[in-house]
Amino acid sequence: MSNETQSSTADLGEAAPGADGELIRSGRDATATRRALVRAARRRFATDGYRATTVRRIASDVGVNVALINRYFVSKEGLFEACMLRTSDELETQASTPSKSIDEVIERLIEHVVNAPDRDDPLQLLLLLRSSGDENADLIRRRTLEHFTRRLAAAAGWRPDDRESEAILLRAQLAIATSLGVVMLRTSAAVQPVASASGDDLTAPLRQIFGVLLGRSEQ
Amino acid sequence: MSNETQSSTADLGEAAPGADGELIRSGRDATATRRALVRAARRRFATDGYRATTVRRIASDVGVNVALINRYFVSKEGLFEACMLRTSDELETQASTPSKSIDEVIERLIEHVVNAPDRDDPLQLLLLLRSSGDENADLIRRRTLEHFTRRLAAAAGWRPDDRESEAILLRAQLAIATSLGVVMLRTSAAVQPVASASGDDLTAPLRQIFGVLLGRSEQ
DNA sequence: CCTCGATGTAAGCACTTGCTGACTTGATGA
DNA sequence: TCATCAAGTCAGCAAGTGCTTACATCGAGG
Repeated sequence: MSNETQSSTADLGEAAPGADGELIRSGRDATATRRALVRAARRRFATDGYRATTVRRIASDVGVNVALINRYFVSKEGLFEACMLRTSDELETQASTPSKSIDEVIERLIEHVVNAPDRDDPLQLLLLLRSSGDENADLIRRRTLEHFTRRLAAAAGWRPDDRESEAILLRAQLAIATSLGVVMLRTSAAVQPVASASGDDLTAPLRQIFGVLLGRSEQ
Repeated sequence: MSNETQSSTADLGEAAPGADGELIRSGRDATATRRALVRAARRRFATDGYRATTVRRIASDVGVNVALINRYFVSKEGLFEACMLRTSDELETQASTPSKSIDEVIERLIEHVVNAPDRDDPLQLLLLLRSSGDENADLIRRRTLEHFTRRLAAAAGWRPDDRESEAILLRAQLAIATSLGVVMLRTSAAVQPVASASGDDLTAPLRQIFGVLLGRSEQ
């Protein structure tokens, strides 16, 4: 019901959005179409799942011929893997400021969850739940999730090779599981009242959960 | 890797398991095959999703011809709807003891989550996240989840038409979202360390979360 | 024994899906 | 101007999918 077969080549418009304005937009920019394909694919894969997403649909989203997917990414699985890699990279750089307090990290995670249905990026988390059956992509997916877990756990006081703090790792993953569950219920499942809840309503309970799990403010 | 193309007609064996022992098992028992098909389908749908599940696969799981699916359930969507209905019924009767304390309800939910990867029934929760695109089945799915939410919320003190306790409803759904997230991470995503965590390790943090969310012991 | 309805099977149709190879189109430089 | 090559299109194949139709087989009643 949301976006159907329109949009044509529109998505290509913001390729090389003006970084230094050399390539104005010739309509024939390989890297731009590649990026547009990944963007469209990621959205589809995240919301509809791997199998339910067709390459024809992705191509039509971008307004480009299907054959380009095979030209640029070899196969549907190749495109999926590219999506995984890109998502992995983005999550990496987003969380690349290591010296954050646990409170800041929690606030960021909450914002991520709350904004998921509206913005594009937070759907990355959803994508990390999807599996294609491809070994490679699945490895990337799991590694990214585990990396994400360790980052969160580290902010909560977990240190590698410390048997005492091992439980923190598990708790961090429970926090991520909670986030994933909420995002799923809000986007895919469309279940009331979570789906229609305002961000403000969600923030308080989420803060409580994450606080309990990750020991907000030295608790 | 778990169950492949074997099993043949084995699943039919436990049809009419001995309720009153009239129909011994003729090998040609319509209701038994129907039940076996629903059981196999539910497992496939829950773990692999709707689109990735093929009717041929389900039929082969049971050891029966594909055409029977269309004979008994009209279509793949019909079979999916039957799965939803059955799951809805089971969750209904499981929680049909209304006068439970919130602590008991929480313990049950925890047990549900912890046992999900091993047993059959807890995967029902996972199934409730899957969508087929069929209007009817989707309605059942959402209604069941919302019903489940209200039950949990009611145990936590929520009363209909009470604006004050409206937040409890949201918190109950957050608890369900958490459960769903954990089950997903443990079964589908296979992410460490949650996937390999023992039930005991999970119980304590989960109890904490649900306690904070649902006000365990009059908090 | 034979008929008849119910249970199950085999073959295949119509359609989708991922993918391919040959082709066209546009930009660029000698 | 035009040869060249990358960027993109087109038609179609092979496999897979849901589903249907015609047929086989079993159990029971006349």
